[in-house]
Amino acid sequence: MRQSQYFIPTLREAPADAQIPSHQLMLRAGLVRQVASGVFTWLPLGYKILKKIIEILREEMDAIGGQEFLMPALNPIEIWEQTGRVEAMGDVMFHIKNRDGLVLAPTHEEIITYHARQHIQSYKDLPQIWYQIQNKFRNEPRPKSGVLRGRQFLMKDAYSLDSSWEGLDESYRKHYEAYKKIFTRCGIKFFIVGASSGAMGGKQSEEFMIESDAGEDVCAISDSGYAANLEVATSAIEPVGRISENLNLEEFPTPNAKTINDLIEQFGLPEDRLAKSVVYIIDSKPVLILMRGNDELNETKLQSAFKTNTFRPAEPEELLQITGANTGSIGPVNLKTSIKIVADNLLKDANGLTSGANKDGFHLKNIDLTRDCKIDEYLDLRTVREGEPCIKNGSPLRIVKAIELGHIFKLGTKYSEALGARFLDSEGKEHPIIMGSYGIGVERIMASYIEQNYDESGIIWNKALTPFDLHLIGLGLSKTPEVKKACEKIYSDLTGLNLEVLFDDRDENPGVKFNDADLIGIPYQIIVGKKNLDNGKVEIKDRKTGERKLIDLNILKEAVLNL
RNA sequence: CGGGGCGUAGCGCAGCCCGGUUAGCGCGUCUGUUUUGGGAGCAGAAGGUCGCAGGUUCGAAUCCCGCCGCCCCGACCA
Repeated sequence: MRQSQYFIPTLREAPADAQIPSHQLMLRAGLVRQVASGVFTWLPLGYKILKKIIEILREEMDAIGGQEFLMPALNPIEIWEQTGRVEAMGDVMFHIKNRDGLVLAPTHEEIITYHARQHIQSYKDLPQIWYQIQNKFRNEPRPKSGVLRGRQFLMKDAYSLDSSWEGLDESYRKHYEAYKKIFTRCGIKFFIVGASSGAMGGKQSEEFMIESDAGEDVCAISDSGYAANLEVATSAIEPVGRISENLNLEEFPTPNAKTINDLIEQFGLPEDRLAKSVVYIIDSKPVLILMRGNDELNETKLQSAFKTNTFRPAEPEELLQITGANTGSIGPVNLKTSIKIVADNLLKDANGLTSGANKDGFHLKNIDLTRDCKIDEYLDLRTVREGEPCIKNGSPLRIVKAIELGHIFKLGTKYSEALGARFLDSEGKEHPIIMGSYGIGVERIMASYIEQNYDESGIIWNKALTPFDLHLIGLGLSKTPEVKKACEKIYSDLTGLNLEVLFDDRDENPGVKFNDADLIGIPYQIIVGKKNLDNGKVEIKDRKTGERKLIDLNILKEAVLNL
């Protein structure tokens, strides 16, 4: 490809709207242009890279027996109503204004299940792995970070159909392995975390992440290999336990202490003998939740423990009514009304605790949870903190931001039951198909790769994703016919070896060419200039290391093949 | 949706507070010329409904009102 004819609008400066490195570089290198918030055009060079990623996805999906579909973005709303997801998706789903009954699909469980219902009848038809690489539409409230969160984006979504739970385990495992291969082949440093399956339903889910400040998820990871989304992460931190001296309950005035920190500072109390009480209204019923000291309640954990997503913190008036006190003086003992009390596991059967007295301006000390109140249940409710020992081998946890590249789910029968996708087993009995769903954000792979592989000059592609194998750079072409002639020969020789070569044949200054080449980031640059050519040599520059080698023209082919 | 910021030439910005020539600057673009191993020099040129719509005023990029768009933080994120 001759660069003088190829549309690569590079930019000297990063547009002010782009904040993160990958977004800036994708704009500067001429890979994408933004059309609206969260909506992008892929320019030829960017699309070429995207197609390389898509090919890797195809190969690995095909390798586990996947069959590629192409499903429509326009979906009948009816089918979404049957699974209850019109409501569940809410504003995230785009609705068509001038054609009743159509929506833009944010994902494709419904359509997959629709086809399964049509044509899967027997256990003999199973298992199946169906996938596609297709544009998704989601009305994100706040698109951000370039292609990392868009309103229209490419997703590789796959769905497994099985006749048994063991079959689902196997399909899930195949995807897990395929995903590892995909990200490894793309050259991405990733980790896998256990995740919350949330409102998606199902019993198991894992996310494929890369560590990045540009990410929106937060994970706890340690050197032991432990990694979990903060929503579900746990640690091996010691429970508070019991102290031997079990004194009587004692009320004491704390007029200026509203927070746990106030108590620590004003009364010199140890944090792990303090119990913070919060009241939530869960499924319309008040529940007092006891946490150790400053531990943060994890709402995702609360959601799974109570198996509901209708909960909220109690309002101030409700607090007073329920407990008899305002924020800062609430505790498990002497509650005004009798309500359910749950406590975090760390507080299991603890004594010697201090908590609110349910009387404004007073706290109680020497609380014994086994003696002074009734804890209905101990649950894992806390959010782990930086530095806590990991449950695998005790090494300290790090809390990092992460970009979610892929997510795999064991769905179960939620969609097959809702849509009536059933099969007959070997005894002629009818069952709902057991499903899994597996997604990868295709553009996120590119942005994540760039986040991990750039320097001050630009992007650094690897062999798997690079848009061209080689960047041939001719210097002073219009003034030095011998350089031009040599470049033309090299171009045709290398192209003849089935290599993809981007030939910078533009009449530009060397500096412009070098800077563009470094910005675009093709792994190897072949630089042809008069001085070296007079000695029968050309230069090969390694983009990543910056290393330059002078190569005899007559062994250039071999040298290139050995790169 | 809450908070903050921004919208002036293809890109990056100044001007706005304190209204008043022909709205500037750098980069890029075009023409000519010189240059050709790290964004080169000289000379010339083109390019703007100052986001949109109302209002105040003799006069609005500038002041007021409404709307739209974009970015960031938060909420949200099957």
